[in-house]
Amino acid sequence: MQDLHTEQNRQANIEEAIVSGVLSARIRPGTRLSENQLATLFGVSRTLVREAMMRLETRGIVQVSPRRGWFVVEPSAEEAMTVYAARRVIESGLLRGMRGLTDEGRKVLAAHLDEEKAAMAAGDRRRLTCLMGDFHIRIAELHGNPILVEIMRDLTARTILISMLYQSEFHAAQSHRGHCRIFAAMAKGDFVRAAELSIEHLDEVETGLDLTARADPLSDLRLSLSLPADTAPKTSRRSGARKT
Amino acid sequence: MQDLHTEQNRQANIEEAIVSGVLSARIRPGTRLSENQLATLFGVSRTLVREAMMRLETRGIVQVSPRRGWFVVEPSAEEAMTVYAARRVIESGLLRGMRGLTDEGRKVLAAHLDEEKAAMAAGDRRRLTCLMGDFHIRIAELHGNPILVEIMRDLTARTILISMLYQSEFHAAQSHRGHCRIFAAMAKGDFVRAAELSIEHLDEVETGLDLTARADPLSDLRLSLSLPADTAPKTSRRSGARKT
DNA sequence: CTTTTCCTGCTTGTATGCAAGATTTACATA
DNA sequence: TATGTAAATCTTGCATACAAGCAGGAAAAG
Repeated sequence: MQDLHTEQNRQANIEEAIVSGVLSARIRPGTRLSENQLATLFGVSRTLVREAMMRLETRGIVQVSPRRGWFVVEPSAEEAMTVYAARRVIESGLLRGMRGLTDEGRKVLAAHLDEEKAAMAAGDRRRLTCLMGDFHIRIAELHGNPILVEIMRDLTARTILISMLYQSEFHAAQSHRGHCRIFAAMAKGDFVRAAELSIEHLDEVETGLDLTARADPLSDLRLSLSLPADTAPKTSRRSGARKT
Repeated sequence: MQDLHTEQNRQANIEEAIVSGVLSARIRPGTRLSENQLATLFGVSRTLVREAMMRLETRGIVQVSPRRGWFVVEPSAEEAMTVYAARRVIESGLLRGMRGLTDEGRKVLAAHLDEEKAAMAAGDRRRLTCLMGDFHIRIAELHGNPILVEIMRDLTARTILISMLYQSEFHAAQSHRGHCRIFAAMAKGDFVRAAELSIEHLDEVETGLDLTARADPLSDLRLSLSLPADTAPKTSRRSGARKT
């Protein structure tokens, strides 16, 4: 996380630094990404920053508001559902298409689940968020298809942003149990069941979101001032949350 | 294809012009894409061209060879198999997850299959290539998930490049029959069957490829000189499908 | 005739400069 | 005090300039 600009492949480093920041829940949705600041931070000119932003934009992780700035995406409720739907399709297809589980793969998953348990015991929510996403990337890696791994990584990044926006309370235990069930089915070689479980799991997680929370961009402010939900004065300027 | 640079959104136009060129099989794999040429062609500076190339690179459609140039990707045999595997996962997941087929959807697909038949009758291979890919994009569109549509579009682009490299003879009739079978299952509401059929279909198409053809980049040359397959002198440079 | 070396032209890589729009601040005014 | 307006200050958008590396050919050497 420190020597990310090692004079070599600097643009790719900017890109990956931001992705990893999102994947580890260190960068919040709506965060402003100033070209100038990133440029000085990485010791390069705006050009390289710009190119990294372009790439991240096609990956659905950042967004540009013309002449205003670059921002980490803040998925709407609708987009959130789209992301989960896409994940259901891909992950169930992934699991159902699996032939078998190697010993190596079994070890990797078991170790991962242990990590989840440890993080849960430690109550490290950020680490948990990260791990919960990683589980699904691991499965894609097990499948051995680099294209699907890339797709899953980007979808996971968006999922984490979604959970930061809409997840009021963290049902970590429930998610962990879901992962364990999927792993158990895989270990038994029952990939059809594993696929079904993955769909159920994603449904559970999606249901756990409060997708009405951010529908009103003033909700946090209103909440923190304990105002009623209905009286919406025409306060002109936008609150902190960006939206295109 | 002509008024693609209408003074507005010029960078997106460059990107989409190239994607649509690939999707319609008008741009061959390995085609060189000179920043300067594209810049003058679209009446912009290299900067915008470059940004479009960056985006296309993350979409897996072009590739840069450092200080040598940008080229439309030439998927290796291994990459080709990866693309087909990814498509099997996504498309089967897509179909299996479908609830039902609207009358609208039924019409769209039926019309598409008619187009395929017409193109087959006319013997228009380029149009057929395009249509065969489009069928799968249509299915994704029917599912209504924009993320999956985007993914499928990019995978289809790569698939078309693959078929231009490795498809010695075009089993159009076979593919068409496959599409018809998938549609029939969907029309009956049997999406599980449709998913199975899509996997079979993709298997068939992949089997129809000659994935050893381009494994050796000199194969065409060797073949046309009727040299034995084994004596491989270390001639370095790529076979060079250049295009200006 | 073959091999090596150098040189010229062409490619991308990166930084920088300027223009144009958006936002905020300052300020005059009712 | 509230409010509308203008200027100052940010931001990105795009073009251009120059650096650096690769490729191919010409010329020199063997």
